[in-house]
Amino acid sequence: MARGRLDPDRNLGFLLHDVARLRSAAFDQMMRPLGITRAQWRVLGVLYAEDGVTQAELAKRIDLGRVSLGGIIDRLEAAGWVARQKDPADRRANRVWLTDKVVEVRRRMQRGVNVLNGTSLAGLDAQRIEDLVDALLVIKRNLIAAEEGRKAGSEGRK
Amino acid sequence: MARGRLDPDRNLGFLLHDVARLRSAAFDQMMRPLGITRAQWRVLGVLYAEDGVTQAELAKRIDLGRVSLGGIIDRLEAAGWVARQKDPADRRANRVWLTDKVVEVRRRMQRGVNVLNGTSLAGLDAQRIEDLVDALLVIKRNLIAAEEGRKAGSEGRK
DNA sequence: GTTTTATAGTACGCACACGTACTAATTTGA
DNA sequence: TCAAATTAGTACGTGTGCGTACTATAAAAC
Repeated sequence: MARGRLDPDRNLGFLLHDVARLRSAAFDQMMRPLGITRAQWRVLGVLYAEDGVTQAELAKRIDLGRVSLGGIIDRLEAAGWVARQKDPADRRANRVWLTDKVVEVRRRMQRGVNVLNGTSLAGLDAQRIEDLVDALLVIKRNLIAAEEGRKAGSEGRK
Repeated sequence: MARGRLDPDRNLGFLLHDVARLRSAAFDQMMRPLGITRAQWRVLGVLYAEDGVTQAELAKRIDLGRVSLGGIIDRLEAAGWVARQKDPADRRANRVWLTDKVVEVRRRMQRGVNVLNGTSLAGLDAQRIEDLVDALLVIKRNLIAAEEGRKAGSEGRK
């Protein structure tokens, strides 16, 4: 039982990163014909639900830094998937809109994602997947709480 | 039930990457006083078990590309944690050795990792963690199998 | 014994994510 | 009202990981 900690193959931290990295590579390779990456797909996913959102709002929804998000938008814009538009009411803000081009390929992208999910989740039934999601959500919330604790701490110290 | 797919917060792909990213950031921040990163820690972990290994062997154990690994070794070497040594029997190969400096701080590093794990796994009992690890292992193996399928496919086509 | 193939490692460029530091604009508050 | 604090976004440097292309060496095939 103590073996769980010692066996590097069962080390949760390593495992988490391996799975994320392998999945990312598989995604990017599958989507290469479309020229879209995992991170870009994630941003598009939020915009499908609602576009015309500011970058700050987008960053908050994805729980990503403003700088990282800005870079992704740069590339999405360069590829013609989205467009930035200055908000006239708040001249600091950019609002991000989907282009027509992206609507056309949405279905093709989603199909690729479904194939990837099917491949990677082979051998896991629906209940185990739900349990996995639940456990990851707990960890995610713990980490976000810890992150905010660190932020508050460093601000208090300044 | 179909909601699992639609609710972006429960999307397994996104979740996996969020957790990996957040954990990585937390790790790097916690280890900043020691100046070691998550990826570097992973390499050191393998070397603690056995050093004097070639880079290719190391890459295989971590399931990482040779190029990525080479970069990590560059930084570990620059910081004085490891040293490269040419293998006299195979002059293509580098063997990687831990330095004395790294032995001293191993305990301190491990303590930081334990704190991080405690924080991020709060609220999950041992059984749920085991189940999580099992599920992730299944996914990892699926992804590695798919990756090898792609490699074999592209080689066959050349 | 030489040619072919495979392997070890590096060089280079790209995408992504971080932190810090900055500018510009808005909001707060004294 | 006007200075201080906050917010939106960018610039820059670093670390990580990928793919492709290259050199040097070793192993296999003929």
